[in-house]
Amino acid sequence: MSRSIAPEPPGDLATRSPIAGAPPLRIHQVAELIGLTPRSIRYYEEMGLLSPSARSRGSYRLFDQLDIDRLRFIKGLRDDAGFSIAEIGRLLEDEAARRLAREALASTDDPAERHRILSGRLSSIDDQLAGLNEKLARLQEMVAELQRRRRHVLEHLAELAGDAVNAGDTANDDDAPALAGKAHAAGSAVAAGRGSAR
Amino acid sequence: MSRSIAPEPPGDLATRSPIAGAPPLRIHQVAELIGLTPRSIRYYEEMGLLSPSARSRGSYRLFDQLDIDRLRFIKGLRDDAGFSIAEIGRLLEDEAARRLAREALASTDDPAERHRILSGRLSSIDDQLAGLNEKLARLQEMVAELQRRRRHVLEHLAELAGDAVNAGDTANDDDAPALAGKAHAAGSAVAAGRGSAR
DNA sequence: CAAGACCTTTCCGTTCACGGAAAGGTTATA
DNA sequence: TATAACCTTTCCGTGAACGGAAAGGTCTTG
Repeated sequence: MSRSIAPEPPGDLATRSPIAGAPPLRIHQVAELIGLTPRSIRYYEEMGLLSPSARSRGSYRLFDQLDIDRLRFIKGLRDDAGFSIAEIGRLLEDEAARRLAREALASTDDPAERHRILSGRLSSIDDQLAGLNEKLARLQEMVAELQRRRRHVLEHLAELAGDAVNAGDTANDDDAPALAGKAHAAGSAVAAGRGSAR
Repeated sequence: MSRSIAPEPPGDLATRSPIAGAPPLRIHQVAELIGLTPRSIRYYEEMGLLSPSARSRGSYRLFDQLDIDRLRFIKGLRDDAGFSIAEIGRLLEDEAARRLAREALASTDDPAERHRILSGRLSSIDDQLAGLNEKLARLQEMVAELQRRRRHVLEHLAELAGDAVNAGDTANDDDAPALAGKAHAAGSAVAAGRGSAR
């Protein structure tokens, strides 16, 4: 990381400067900022998850704040929620569809039409919520299980500390149900580098 | 699905029957039961996520309840939490390590040793919790955002229903901040089949 | 204006997580 | 015992998500 973050952002502003809120960044800068590679960003664009935002005269990609937010969102969905790029694409499309619906809504007064549009948005949202809630529930279950064990271990430690002062024990075997079934000795093909996930 | 679920589980019980709690299943049966393919199950075994449990005389894989639980767990982690097979492998290894630690704990009375073991278990658990909680937080954030929007839409609908009886409106444009940045018209390379995820 | 650091597209390579065919063995049933 | 329906291993193929080199263009600084 770091080398000097490049000489200076190019003062191109060819297309139209966004009131100079912040100069647009080039792909490498964005990549470093967010924690992606330029290659990934180009790939996401190729897959339709981003629009080119803007290009300099020399056709360099230029990213504004909204592009960056969008990329952060994509990375979050990928890393934290484990969505595939295609799934993220669908989520973003649904997003866009709802945005369109919002505009359509603003341009009609017909109650029936308005109702139709709102119902569509509702079920789109509900679909996404259903999917997310499933993941969420599973994850919460796992966290709860781990927390139970954590408490269990802490109790043991407390008990141990008490014994140190006290002496005399009740050497009880312990329990704790396994998260998955059975233990197995295999494992190794997968054991390699703890550390960088993915 | 379904064709007759095969003639009958083979009454092999070569190695040792588990008190006949339930007859072990063959790979196809397990696959159908859990919603995996035989190929995936063999792959997971190859990657060290399962031990062969048992084999019939003809070297058919036989799966008992604990194997099935383990496979369910693996599938849950894969589908719901979005973990890679390697990550799941690591989780299961940590699991196994803690199991060993529990046994080691039962076989020593040395308080220092016991403390060392328990501390190890604790930090292993904490590591996993940290990772999971990160995912969890992100997911909760998304769910919360979607729920806010859902409420928003519901309010609109209620308002609409009110107007139907009432007539006379305040035609307010609406807001709602975007989940990700900007809208873009592209999208298509990714648009294909809503439905079967993965 | 020359150098250096970045950028572009194109294309081929790689890893993961399997899918699927081939060649052959096993098990329950008719 | 013969057949059907499983199973085995081995190996090659595939789609997703990039990595990386090649060949060339662009921007900024000295």
